[in-house]
Amino acid sequence: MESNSFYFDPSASQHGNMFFLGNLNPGGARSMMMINIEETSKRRPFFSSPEDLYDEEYYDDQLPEKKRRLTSEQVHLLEKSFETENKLEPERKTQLAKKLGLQPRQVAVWFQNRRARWKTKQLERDYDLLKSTYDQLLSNYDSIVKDNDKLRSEVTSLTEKLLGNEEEANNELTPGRQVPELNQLDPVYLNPAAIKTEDRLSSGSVGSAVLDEDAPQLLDSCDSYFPSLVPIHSQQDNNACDNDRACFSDVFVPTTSPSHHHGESLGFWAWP
DNA sequence: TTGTGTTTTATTGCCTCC
DNA sequence: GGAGGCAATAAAACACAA
Repeated sequence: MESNSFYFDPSASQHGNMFFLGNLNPGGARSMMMINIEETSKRRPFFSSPEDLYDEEYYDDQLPEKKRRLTSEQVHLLEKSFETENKLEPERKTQLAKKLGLQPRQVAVWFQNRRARWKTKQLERDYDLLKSTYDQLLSNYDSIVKDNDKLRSEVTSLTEKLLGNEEEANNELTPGRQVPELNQLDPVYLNPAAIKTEDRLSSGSVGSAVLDEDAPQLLDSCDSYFPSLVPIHSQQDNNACDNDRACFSDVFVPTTSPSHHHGESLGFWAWP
């Protein structure tokens, strides 16, 4: 905290023409003084020159001023300074204050508030990013569900066709020759979905994995529908499809890959 | 002009670090 | 224990619709 910064408490301190002024001491303790309002009725122009503003005597002589906005030039310089470094070392604070004609305390406060504003904006940006990622994920999920339905109905109709053909073929066979019942020999004809995942995998027929409606092993090729969230924009090498680790590889990549971590990823507070 | 919502400046209290 | 950071908050300044 800066010392010697006057504050004005209008709520509790006005007595006729007298104002109570608080003086913030380094330790935070306040000493009070009274100023005759008529003696100190000189008003500083809204925007003073930096030289005037930095003049200690000027401050000492003045009424406690109302809150005053910084000039656009002052703000511009502060913004530029903030861009280079968002924290303020004492030396830079003093230099800036001198340059801007402000109290060092004002510069410090400005940086403090500016950091708070930046943080709020960053939160908003993170929220937007998270939301758009979620929306994309949702739309991918929807399209996968549609594909799944489509493939399922294709399989059903093809199975029906196959069964019909087999029956036809049976009827055309030499009378007396025994033809095994297909649906007794191979469950795939009766219910293709009934094949266990391990069977499919061992026989190499992974393509029918979508058939097993109730089987959680449907997702065996993925660790999870919701791998740890790292937005795709930070991904350098989008080969997640190839290694079968991300169902929604065009949205997320697994956080297990350290090379995907960037400062702007969700949950990180990276200063500009 | 006035009421109201937003932004900016400043204060306070608490916390951490050295 | 002092310095500095942050969150919460107050209050002045500002913007703007009615």
